[in-house]
Amino acid sequence: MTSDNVTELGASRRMRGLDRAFEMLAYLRERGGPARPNEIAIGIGAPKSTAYELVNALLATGVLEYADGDGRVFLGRKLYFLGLAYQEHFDLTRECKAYLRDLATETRETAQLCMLDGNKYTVAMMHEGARPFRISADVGEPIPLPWTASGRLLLSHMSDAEILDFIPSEDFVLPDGSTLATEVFLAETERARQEGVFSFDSLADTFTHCFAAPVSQDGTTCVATLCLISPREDAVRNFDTYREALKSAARDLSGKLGDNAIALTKSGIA
Amino acid sequence: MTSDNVTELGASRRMRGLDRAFEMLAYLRERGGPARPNEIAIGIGAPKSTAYELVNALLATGVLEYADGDGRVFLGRKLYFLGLAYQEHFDLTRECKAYLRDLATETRETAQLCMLDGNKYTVAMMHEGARPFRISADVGEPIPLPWTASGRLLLSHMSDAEILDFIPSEDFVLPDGSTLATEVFLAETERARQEGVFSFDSLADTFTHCFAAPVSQDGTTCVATLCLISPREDAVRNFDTYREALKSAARDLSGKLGDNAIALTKSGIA
DNA sequence: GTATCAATTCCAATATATTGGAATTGTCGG
DNA sequence: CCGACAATTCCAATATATTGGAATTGATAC
Repeated sequence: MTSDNVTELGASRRMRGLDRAFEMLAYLRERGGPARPNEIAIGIGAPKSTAYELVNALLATGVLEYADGDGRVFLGRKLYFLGLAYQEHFDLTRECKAYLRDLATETRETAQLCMLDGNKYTVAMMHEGARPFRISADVGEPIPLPWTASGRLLLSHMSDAEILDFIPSEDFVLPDGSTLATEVFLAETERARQEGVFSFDSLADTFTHCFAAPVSQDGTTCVATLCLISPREDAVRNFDTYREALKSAARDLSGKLGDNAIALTKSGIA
Repeated sequence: MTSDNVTELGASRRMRGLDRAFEMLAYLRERGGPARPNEIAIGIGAPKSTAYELVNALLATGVLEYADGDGRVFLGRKLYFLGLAYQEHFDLTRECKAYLRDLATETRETAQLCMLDGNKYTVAMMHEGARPFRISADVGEPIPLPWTASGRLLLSHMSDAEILDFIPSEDFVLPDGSTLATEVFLAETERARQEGVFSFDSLADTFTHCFAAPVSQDGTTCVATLCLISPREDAVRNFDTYREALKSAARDLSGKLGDNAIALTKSGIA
C-alpha cells in the first residue's frame, strides 16, 4: 500500500527518523488535536511500525504527551517551552508587541504580525481591535500566500522566477475557486515593493480590507509584515491614515532589528 | 576524549539522533542565545561530527535557523509555531489567560501560571501587577522545585518516596546555600495538599511573598499552579483575601478542564 | 610570513534505527 | 460467543546514521 509516500521525488528508501519525527509534529499541528500513532502513520504516509517507534521515543522525551486516557498523543510541553525561548530571543517577536498594541489602539482595528511558515503565510501574533470581529485566519494557521496582502510583500527580496518557484502553483487558486494569474500577482508584488505597502479587499471574506507593510532586516529582506484588518467602510474613510500609520510602524520596527543580521533561510526544501 | 558524555548511566555507545537533536535544542534554550555547532557539541558532550551533521539536518527543516552572518544557529520559527499549536490546544494555557488578568487586576499583584518542566519548576505565563517589580524568575526559566511555593503543590499526587525520587537531591540546596531538610519539604507538601494552597516568603529574594494554589485535572492530578507574587507587607495585610482569591480562581480553572471531550473538528482546509 | 590553535569538513567502519510483515490484542455488531 | 476489522506489538533484515579520527580551512599572534 501507500506506494505514494513520496514527498518530492524518489523519497522512496528509508527515511531519517529525525525528519519523520518533525513530519509527525507538523501533522499534529495542522490537525490541531490529538491523534493515535496509527492515524499519524496514515496521515503522513509512514510505516506503522515506524510511527509507533517514533511516537514512543518522543513520548519518552516529553516532546509528545498523552492527550487522553486513550492512546492519543499531542504536542507536548517541551515544544511550548522551546517556542517561548524562540520568542524570547527573536527581536522581532519581542519588539513587535508594543507596535501591535499601539496600532490597534490608534486605529481601533485588528493588528497582526505575519510571517512565512515554509511556503505559506501565517499570522504569528495578533492584537484585536476595539470591536473584534471574526477574522478569517487564526494565529498559526498556514494560508496560501496569494490569498493575502502580505503575500505581495513577504517574497519581495526574490526575483519573479524565484517567487513562482517558491509558491506551489495550486496556491494561486483563490478561496472562491477562481485562479489568480501569476502575472497579476507578480505585478502587484512589484507595486508593493515600490510603495512599501499593499492593501486590498480581503479575498477570504466580503467585508474586510487588509493593509500590510514590510518589516525588513538590513533594509533588504522582508522578514515579516505588520497588517491591519478593517471593515471596508473604515478602510475607505481612513485609507491614507492607516497606510501611513502602518508604514511608519513597520519602518520603526525594522530599525529596531538592525544589527543581528539574520541570514535566513532556505526553508522550504524537504 | 569526553569520556563523560554520559547522562545517566551507561549512555556510552552511540546515541540516537532524535534524542541528540532535542538535547541540542534544550541546550540552546537554556543558553538563551545562538551558538556554533562546535559549541553545542561541547555543551552537550556530543561528538563534533555528530553535532555538525545534526545541525545541518535541523537547519534543512527549519527547526534551527542561522542567527547571524557567522555560523551561529538558534531555535527556529518552526518551533515557535509548534509551541503556538500546543498553546492553542491545551485548555489550560488558553483558559488561564483570563484568570491571570483578573487576579492581577483584583489584587494589583503579579499573577503567574506555573508548571513542571521535566523535574523543575517554571513560569509558563505571567501577568504583571499594577506595580511590576523585578521578579526573580523569567518566564520559561527552570527553577528547582524546593525553591518555590508551587513546588509544594505540583507533586501532590505523588507519594513521599516518589517525590524524593523525582527531585534531584542537589535541588534541596537553597539559593542562600543552606540545605532544606527533606522532611520539612514533605511536611509542607502534605500541609499544602490539605489546605489547597501554600504560601511563604520567597527564598529567592528578601521582599516578596509567594502564594500558590493547585490547578488539577480530574480532581486528582495537579497539572499547574496559579501564583501571586506580592511585597511582604501587602501579603500580610491581605493574606486571607489573596489566599481565597487564588483558591477560588484555581478551583474555577480546574473545573474548566474537566472533560475536554475533544471536539476536534478539523475545521480549516489548507 | 609563519606558527598555533580552533572550527569545520571529509571519510570509512559498524552499531543500530527503520521497516515489512506476521502475530497479537482490542473493538464492535450481531 | 463469534466473526471481522482496526490498532498495536513483536521481530529479524539491512540500509544508513553515528562516530572517531584525519584532513582542511580559518583565525590570531608574533
